[in-house]
Amino acid sequence: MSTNQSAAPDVTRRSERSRRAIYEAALALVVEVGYPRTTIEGIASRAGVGKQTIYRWWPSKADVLLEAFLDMGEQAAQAAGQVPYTIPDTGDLAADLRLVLRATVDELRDPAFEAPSRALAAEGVVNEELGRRFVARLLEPQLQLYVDRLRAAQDTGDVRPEVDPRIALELFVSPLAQRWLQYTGPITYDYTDTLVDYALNGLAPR
Amino acid sequence: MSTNQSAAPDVTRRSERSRRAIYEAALALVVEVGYPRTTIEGIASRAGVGKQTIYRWWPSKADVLLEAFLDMGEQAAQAAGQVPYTIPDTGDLAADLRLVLRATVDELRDPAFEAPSRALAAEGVVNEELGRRFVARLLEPQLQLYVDRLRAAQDTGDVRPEVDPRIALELFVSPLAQRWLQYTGPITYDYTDTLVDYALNGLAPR
Amino acid sequence: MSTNQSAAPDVTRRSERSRRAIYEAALALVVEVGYPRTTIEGIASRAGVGKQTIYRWWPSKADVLLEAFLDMGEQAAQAAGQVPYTIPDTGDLAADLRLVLRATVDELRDPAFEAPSRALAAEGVVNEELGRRFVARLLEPQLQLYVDRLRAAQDTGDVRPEVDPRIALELFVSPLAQRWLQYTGPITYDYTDTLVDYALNGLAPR
Amino acid sequence: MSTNQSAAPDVTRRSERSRRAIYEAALALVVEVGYPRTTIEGIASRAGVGKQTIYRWWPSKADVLLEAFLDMGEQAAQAAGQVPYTIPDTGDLAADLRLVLRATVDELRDPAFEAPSRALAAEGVVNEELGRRFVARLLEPQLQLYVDRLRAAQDTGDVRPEVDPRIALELFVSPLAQRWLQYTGPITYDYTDTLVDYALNGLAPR
DNA sequence: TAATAATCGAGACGGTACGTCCGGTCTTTTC
DNA sequence: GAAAAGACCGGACGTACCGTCTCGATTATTA
Repeated sequence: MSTNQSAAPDVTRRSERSRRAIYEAALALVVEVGYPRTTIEGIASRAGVGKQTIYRWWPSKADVLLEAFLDMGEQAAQAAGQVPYTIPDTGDLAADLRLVLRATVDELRDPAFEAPSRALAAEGVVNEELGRRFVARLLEPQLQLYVDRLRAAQDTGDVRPEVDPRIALELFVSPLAQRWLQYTGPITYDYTDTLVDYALNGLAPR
Repeated sequence: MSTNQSAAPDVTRRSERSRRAIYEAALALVVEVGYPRTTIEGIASRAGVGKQTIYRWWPSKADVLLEAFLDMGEQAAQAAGQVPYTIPDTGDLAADLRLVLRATVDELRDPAFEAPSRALAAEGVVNEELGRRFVARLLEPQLQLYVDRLRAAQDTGDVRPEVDPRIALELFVSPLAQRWLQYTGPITYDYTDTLVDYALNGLAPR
Repeated sequence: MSTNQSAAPDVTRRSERSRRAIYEAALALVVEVGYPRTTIEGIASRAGVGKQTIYRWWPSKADVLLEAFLDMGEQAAQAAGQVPYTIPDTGDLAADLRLVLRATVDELRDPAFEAPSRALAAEGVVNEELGRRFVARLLEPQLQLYVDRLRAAQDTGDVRPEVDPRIALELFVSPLAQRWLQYTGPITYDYTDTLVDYALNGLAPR
Repeated sequence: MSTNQSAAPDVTRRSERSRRAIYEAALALVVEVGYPRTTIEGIASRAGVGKQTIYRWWPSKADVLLEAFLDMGEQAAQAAGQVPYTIPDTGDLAADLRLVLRATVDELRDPAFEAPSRALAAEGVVNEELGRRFVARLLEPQLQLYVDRLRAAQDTGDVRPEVDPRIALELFVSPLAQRWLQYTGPITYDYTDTLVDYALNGLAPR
């Protein structure tokens, strides 16, 4: 008699038009009014979509935003011609790291990026399950690039072989992350250059 | 967002009993049901207090919690006899840092501490004003202790004199912070010991 | 005072079940705890209904009660087989009027009728808009019956032809109304019989 | 230790200044914002008086207004030189009644009189205790004047001796009262003149 | 090509919490 | 000891969203 709400919906019939509209509405609202004032009803109304269409496909506001944000990244990547993303290896480790970190600094200042990623990070701090998903889908792939570059540096002898690259990368990345997340200090090229300087010394052979 | 503070209330007439009850209720609820399900109404009801008594003195749930958390810290400090808090200086910088970071690891695992500070951190990520207040009142005083200890280390020649201690401390502290905030990795004594090892190498004279 | 009626709700989708439950709850509460202590929240809770469902369809507590009361009248009328309501015409005007007024006396003493109609009358005294609606929907139809009967009496020569029946009826009805509304005197069959006696003399041909 | 709130306050120490200010504030507010939006806090604030000063001397908003209204009447009476109030007796009963009723029509239209007396009447409809007090203090004295005049008319043979004046007066007064209270019809000199005409016929000897 | 079935836009529904207002009590200080 | 001031607990106000639930109207297979 009644529709079984718990039965998984039929993905093949899903409206692509609605999905895109929801992504756009979610991202736009987070930028415009902030995450806490972004509501499911607001997203639905702005996307010209029924509320149920959101609840059918996502369990929460945060999940909508996470997918919207990932999609935005993929769109941007495709638009950019999308060389398989890596940290350059010019042979000069310090220079390579400085470059990547400077690029990250730029990204952290782009409002279209900042608003949703801050929202997701905040949600993740208090919601472990989502936090882990956020890390796995967004952060970890980025960090893996550092692991790769540092391993290459170990091969060339620029970094001590017994160093764990997964921990070592945090010396560069985490300070920047904390400054950004918690407003513990200004975020500048100078700052990230200094981080590379200090940290690399600790990793280099003695 | 904030209550109409028409004609600021008379602080001298404030009920100390209510203030304490509100702090306790807020902290208990955050631990028991989590921050998002902690409501002003819930705090008021648990504290046996009218809602207006909360709105009279605090502009938001986050502000209540911030003060409650600060108060908890002060209470704990007083109870502990309250040595003026510093990082020990045994002459062995690495050992001293390892000790403090291990203590921080312990603290991060105490639920009575973890729940409210996570909640405040999360709120701060998305609410810059509160974030800065959180840092100024809670984080920065802690970080200053590292600055002091590192400066002492510069005096004894254990750290290069041109190093900026405010940045250097982030090599130890931020990786731990990020792992905690974002679940990017396990938090253990081994891990913090390793951080001290890697980072100190970068700061030591060559 | 009234809810933001932005985009009037869709009447075809209205829940009949909720509407009935709200009527019953409103009437019951007015009888049980009195009008001033009858609250929208109380009605909603007793009816097992969200507050918004009340605010969506009625602008105020008084409007809920007015409709509930009208509905009660219609229900009662249907149950009673619903002879088209008129004042009897036995040829004896005095007897007919005495009968109707005695019936009104009975009605005014029925608590299920008294509580809500008193509440509505009181509200109407102080709120002209509602007062006029109360009169138009409830009182005026009753008064019209008197007009009809008095006109018939004019045809048979029992009442002077130049008398305005709309005013004449007030000689019978208003004294009773005022005694009821303002507790200015006891309400008995004797009293209404006396009214008919005094007033009819004034209307009869000299 | 604590002040006994239930002990009757010492009337000799009562502040006349506050009493007057409360009367004026209550009447002004009822005229300006209406009875339902007139609050004890509003009266206190406007009168420059503490809330407790009101609660000490009056049990409710309606009681404040009742006394304020009675006081207003007394003030007006004193100002008007105030011969002991009666209905004139020129020998022409109909003329005398027309005159008084026309004066009442004027009074009912004066906003300074209408707002508070409507408020009190409304409250009295739903609150029997106050209603009876309202009648005893305000209405009944007025009605007694009609009783007196009608008795005089019985002495001169203008009214049948077996007529009960307390009921007879309602033929003139109640229709006007109901029109005013319930907006059941326009209130004009013509109307009251007609009432006198119709009703007097019923009371006159046959 | 028509029947069938699921998604869709829309929005009413039972709820919960919001932030405000006011009722009536209590406490402090002033007169 | 009354009065001005106003904090306090309580509770209702009217609003905003939550997540669920119908309701036609598409829309896309399946018969």
